[in-house]
Amino acid sequence: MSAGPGRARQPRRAGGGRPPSKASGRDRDATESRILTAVGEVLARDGFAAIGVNAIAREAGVDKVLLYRYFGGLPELLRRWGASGHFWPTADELLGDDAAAVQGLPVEVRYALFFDRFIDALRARPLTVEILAAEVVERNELTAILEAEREQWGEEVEQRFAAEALRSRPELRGITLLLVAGVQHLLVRARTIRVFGGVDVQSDAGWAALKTSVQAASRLLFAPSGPPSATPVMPGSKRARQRK
Amino acid sequence: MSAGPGRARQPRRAGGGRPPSKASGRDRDATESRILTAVGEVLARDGFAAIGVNAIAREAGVDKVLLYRYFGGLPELLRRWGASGHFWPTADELLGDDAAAVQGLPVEVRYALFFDRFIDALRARPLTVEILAAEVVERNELTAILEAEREQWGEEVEQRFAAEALRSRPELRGITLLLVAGVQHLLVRARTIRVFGGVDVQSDAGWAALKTSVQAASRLLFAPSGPPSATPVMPGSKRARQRK
DNA sequence: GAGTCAAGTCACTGACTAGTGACAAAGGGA
DNA sequence: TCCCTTTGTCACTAGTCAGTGACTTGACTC
Repeated sequence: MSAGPGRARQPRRAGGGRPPSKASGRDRDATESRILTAVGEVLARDGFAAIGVNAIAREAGVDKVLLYRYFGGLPELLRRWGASGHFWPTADELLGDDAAAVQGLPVEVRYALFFDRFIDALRARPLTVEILAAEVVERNELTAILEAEREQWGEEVEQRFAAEALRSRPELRGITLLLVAGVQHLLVRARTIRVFGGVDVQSDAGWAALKTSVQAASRLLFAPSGPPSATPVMPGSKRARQRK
Repeated sequence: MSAGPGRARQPRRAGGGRPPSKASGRDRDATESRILTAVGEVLARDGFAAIGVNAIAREAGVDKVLLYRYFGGLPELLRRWGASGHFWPTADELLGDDAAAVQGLPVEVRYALFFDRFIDALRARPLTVEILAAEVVERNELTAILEAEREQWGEEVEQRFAAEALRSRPELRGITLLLVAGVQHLLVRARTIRVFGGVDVQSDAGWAALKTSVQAASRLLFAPSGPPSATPVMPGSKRARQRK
């Protein structure tokens, strides 16, 4: 399906002279963006299983043949859609406005803070959660893209939040991974169930309890075994680029 | 779909007089069990998305009309199938033969031991993992049954493994939940991806690393804040059993 | 042997899917 | 004005799905 019909992108209204204008139909750019928008809407409303050429075309109010003409097919369309949105919170977003202050926090506080903001960020992105769920059942161009993006994201976040935390306690890498995976799992499950292990994963209160637990654990995990005070952490190490 | 055709179960070869015998086809019991078996086979081979009347009937080498006659339809068939197998490791299985010895272990050892055996038990049940994955995308009679079963299982296991662990550190309930969810997530993801956060989730080595990390964390979480020594490792006898 | 009922087979409907070929209309360039 | 490209519409093929009606065949009972 490499050089399918309609894939070769036409000159597209040369230059920037004419305004796209025209609401009288007959506007490729507008149609394309309607199609791209429809992808997200179908996905959010009906889930990944419902994603198909017909459903998207119907949602966009467009003939499906245009979908083939402009995108060559569903895979390419999904790829374009996936590349257009930011589905993962950036490290900067997680750090917040006070990035410098965060860097100066004690390890155990910063570690817990990461999970705190990670949870909030994902809870605010239902579409991302939907995609996480979709990745569970099938692997396609879209999910492959997002997986790569996420692995990269993981490395960056680890650098910014937990670099020396994991350097001081490398044996806790696995736990961190399990916790991140656990958050994702609970988010995904929360789409269909309310209670997981006795915790209401659909309510703010349930998640607040989980966050509190993470804070407590973080304190225990990173507390110095010696004197229970003074947790000297040296921010801004250079070994940032080390992992891959 | 309550009283569909074929649902009313016929007298079924009254009493126990005649042996079912007959390999010449024409044996309802045999056909039913072939259909039930086929459910698991299709599920294991092609995943939940492929589960359908046609696929199951094809796999069983049976006309699909029998599926309607004997089970009334797909939902009821899945329900019957789900009720027929044990998809979750029992608490006894996790405790192993030496249940009494496990009960006598220090909290932090027993806590890690639970995850150790939990991981092994689920890794040995690909069908269960497949169902876990299916639950992510859809909720039906089958998944509802298994969810209820699992919640109950969770309570029992908590009693047997971590009752006083969580009593001594109730704030760690959330962490435990997240870890359990994390294990499930990684298992489910391992069906399609190889690496999650830098760990090879398809290899024994990757899981061994995760287990080690859980052990280390368990020691930190449950260690008495006083003397940092006296951290007994798992008894040697257990070690043999633990890796598959 | 006749009657009866269940087991199993066949053929079909209707709805949905992905994908394609042919056509009508808008609009710009010559 | 004519032509040609592009946008959009329509109708169709081919395949899969769930579900059903009507049939044949086997086996047991009377």
